[in-house]
Amino acid sequence: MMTASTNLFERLSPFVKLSPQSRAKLLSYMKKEELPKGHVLVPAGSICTHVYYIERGLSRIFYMKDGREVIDDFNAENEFTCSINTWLTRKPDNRQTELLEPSVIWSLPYTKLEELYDEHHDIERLGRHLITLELAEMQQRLTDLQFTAAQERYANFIAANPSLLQRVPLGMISSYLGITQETLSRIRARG
Amino acid sequence: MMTASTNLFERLSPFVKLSPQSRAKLLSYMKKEELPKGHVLVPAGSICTHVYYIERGLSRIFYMKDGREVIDDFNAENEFTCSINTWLTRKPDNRQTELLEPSVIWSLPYTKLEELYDEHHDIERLGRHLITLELAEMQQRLTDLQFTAAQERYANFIAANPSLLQRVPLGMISSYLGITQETLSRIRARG
DNA sequence: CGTTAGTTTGAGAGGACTCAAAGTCTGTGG
DNA sequence: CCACAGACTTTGAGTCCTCTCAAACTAACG
Repeated sequence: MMTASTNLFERLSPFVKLSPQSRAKLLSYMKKEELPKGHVLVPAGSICTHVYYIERGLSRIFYMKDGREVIDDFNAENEFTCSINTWLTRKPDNRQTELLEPSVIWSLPYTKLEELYDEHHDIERLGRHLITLELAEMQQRLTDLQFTAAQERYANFIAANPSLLQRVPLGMISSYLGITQETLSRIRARG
Repeated sequence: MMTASTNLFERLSPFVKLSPQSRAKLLSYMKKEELPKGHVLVPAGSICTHVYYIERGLSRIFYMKDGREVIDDFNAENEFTCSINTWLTRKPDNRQTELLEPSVIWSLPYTKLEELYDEHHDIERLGRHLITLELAEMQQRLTDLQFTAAQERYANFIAANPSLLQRVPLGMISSYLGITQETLSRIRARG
């Protein structure tokens, strides 16, 4: 029973082992929902009010740039999702978070998390560690974008996320990789 | 008196107002040094043991990539410096942090910061906020690198850091901007 | 005044882009 | 079961930006 929350804490445990009280309080604030494909978790131009944990399904974070979609990130099972920028800065952001598949989502309101941060030092620490992880990943993406050829970026992406190749149209993958759909197509033709 | 520490807390205050006890404890662990140009704060391939606050001077963080220097960041007066990656992950990193000018540096050992995190919830919170800020900046750099033309990146850099144009050779600025020295030179010739 | 670090200029190549058009898949209604 | 619409993917042609390698110029300093 409670498989999802078990997964949640397993995912968090490498960083900080929460006290039973903290775990209980955190869980008590989280709400589980089944949501359809296309559901918008965080609309473009809004301030993110919840953070989401994906028990099952897939989401993407994207924004419009000169009339085209630019995909910042995909998130799948046992990952968190939300537009990290508006979440952290509490300012509106044009990134939109939405579901690419029917999903089972656990949500936690920002106001409740603030409360948890105040009351539970260990949860604040966990928050710090999670952001740290995010930062390290982003630094990796930055150097990848600068120095790794598009062909290799694609190969790495597929190796790291084999299932997404089936679950996501290529146009979205190319956008995530920072190249055009046409270029990705040619890369695949060569490879 | 204690101008630097005043500046330090002024810089931190937008994020978290530390209690007097936390401030005192934090300061008691920090050590001020005058260090010469070229001094290496964090050698390449090591694990960062201290974080540094620059009272006066200038540092850079860089690594070698295919026999060339790649500059990740500059840090000047009233900024922190250290290779964020090794600092956060506690793993060796090939980024080196060193001084580009004779500088006045305040250092804080990682072990002491851990202690401060444990004992003072408000310092842990401050740490979380500072990383958050770093993350937001890195996300901006990522989208800049992807969508902003080199010419505009240069213009923005100069607008944001006018003094660095005088203090840093152009080759380092081009490296920071993710372009070659030749390209930067041509951009300047056009502009 | 010569050496070295820093900067500019030149020529040519290659990767990725854009716009345009042609295939290919897939699910739904006839 | 087929045909077609709409979404997705590939292919083609031409352009532009930045890169590399090489060489010349400039400035600063002992």
